[in-house]
Amino acid sequence: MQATRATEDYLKAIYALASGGEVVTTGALAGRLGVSSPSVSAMIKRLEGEQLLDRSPRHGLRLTAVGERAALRVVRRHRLLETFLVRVLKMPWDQVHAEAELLEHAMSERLEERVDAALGHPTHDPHGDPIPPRHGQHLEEWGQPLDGVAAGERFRVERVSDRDSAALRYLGDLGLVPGAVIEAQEQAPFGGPRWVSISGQRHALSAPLTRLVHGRVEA
Amino acid sequence: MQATRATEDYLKAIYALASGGEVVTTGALAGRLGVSSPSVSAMIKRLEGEQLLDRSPRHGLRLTAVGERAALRVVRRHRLLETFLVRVLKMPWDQVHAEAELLEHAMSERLEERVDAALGHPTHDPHGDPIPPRHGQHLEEWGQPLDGVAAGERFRVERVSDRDSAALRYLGDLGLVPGAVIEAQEQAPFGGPRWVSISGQRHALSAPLTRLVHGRVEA
DNA sequence: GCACGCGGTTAGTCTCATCTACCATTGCTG
DNA sequence: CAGCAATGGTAGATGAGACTAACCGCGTGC
Repeated sequence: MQATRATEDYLKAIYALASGGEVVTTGALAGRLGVSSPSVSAMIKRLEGEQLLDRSPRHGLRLTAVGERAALRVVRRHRLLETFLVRVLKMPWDQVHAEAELLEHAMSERLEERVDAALGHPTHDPHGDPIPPRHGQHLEEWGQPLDGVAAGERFRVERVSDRDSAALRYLGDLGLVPGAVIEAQEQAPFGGPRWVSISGQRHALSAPLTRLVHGRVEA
Repeated sequence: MQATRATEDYLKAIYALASGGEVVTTGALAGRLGVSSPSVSAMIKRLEGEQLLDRSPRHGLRLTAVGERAALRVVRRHRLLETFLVRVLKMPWDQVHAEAELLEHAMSERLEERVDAALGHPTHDPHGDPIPPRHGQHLEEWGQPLDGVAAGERFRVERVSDRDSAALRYLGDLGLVPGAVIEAQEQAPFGGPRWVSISGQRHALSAPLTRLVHGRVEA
């Protein structure tokens, strides 16, 4: 395979959609990647030809074992880079996603190893996303979304989606970061805000925001 | 201008040839970039159209002021990256050139700033190449090549060309690194080796090797 | 039961960056 | 001064990756 930037982006997007439990369709990919659906059609054909992807009648598109390995390689680099940019270069956590999107395609295996070693082989990136190991199994565990948690529960934040930089910055300022333990409070009716308490401070979160935060209810 | 990877590589190569004192010709560019001369012809036309390059009857190709700024931006990133990879990630100095070639095209301005700051605004990369400042004048000073130094002179190494990784590794092992002060010794006749003394050890260097080392004769 | 809408594909084109094959200048050389 | 090598440019093709416009196929609403 020619691991070009475009193919890497497609594989990563397919992996992300599939691991999010969504059915991977042409349209969903086009939306996520910001390209037209004919472009996606053409690329799908190429990836199928290279045995990275196959199409099952009712489940839509699925990565082959080889395709998934290729996708995980990119995901690994992306998350290592995010971790590195935050920990070593002190970049704000809402900026590193965009940087990593660029750098992940220009990272040699050697550099990947160096970065991994310099960070002490981290298992999670700054947003709580698990970093796939170089060899072996990887599990993309999302936990429970905050918007479904009952009022009164203590909730431990594990992952915060990094796709919306502005939201991420806001959540970071509130202290809604992986590891934080918050208290879920009442849900205002008719699409109103969700109230939460973060280290004693009450905050109101819109529905889209709460859907970015995943974790688990504490005992 | 669309600063694509290819245009950046061409601008960098043109700058490198010109600052090395060579006349920049289609063929020289083709050789350096490893592409055919028609490809160079086509790219030259594009760069001329974008006012990055012009052609003077007897001096060959020359960068315009805008073109030179663009080239220096890439050179700056390249050398910052090399410095970073050596100082922070402890990569061997003979490997960082190849890595930086890839990464320099994927580096945002923000990241460039961070890296520059993290390194304390370095002025030279690990091979002794001066790092162009973000604003202001830049001088590409090469000093004197080692192969022209008279026997008996003390010679301070300032730059070692990073284009040949294997040679670089060898020179590094010998201690021929920027800052080293060596003693030039006799030149064996008929293309034989050049003898030098590095911290008391005598070594024989082939002519191609000596041409990679630049510096100045000490008082 | 038929039209309509929607998702996906086919067809055709564009740009970028490369190639091979061929042609034109120029200038050195016998 | 004729001729040939070098050097560069033109023409045409290719492959990646994208686009728009037009064309299915199929399920749903009326």
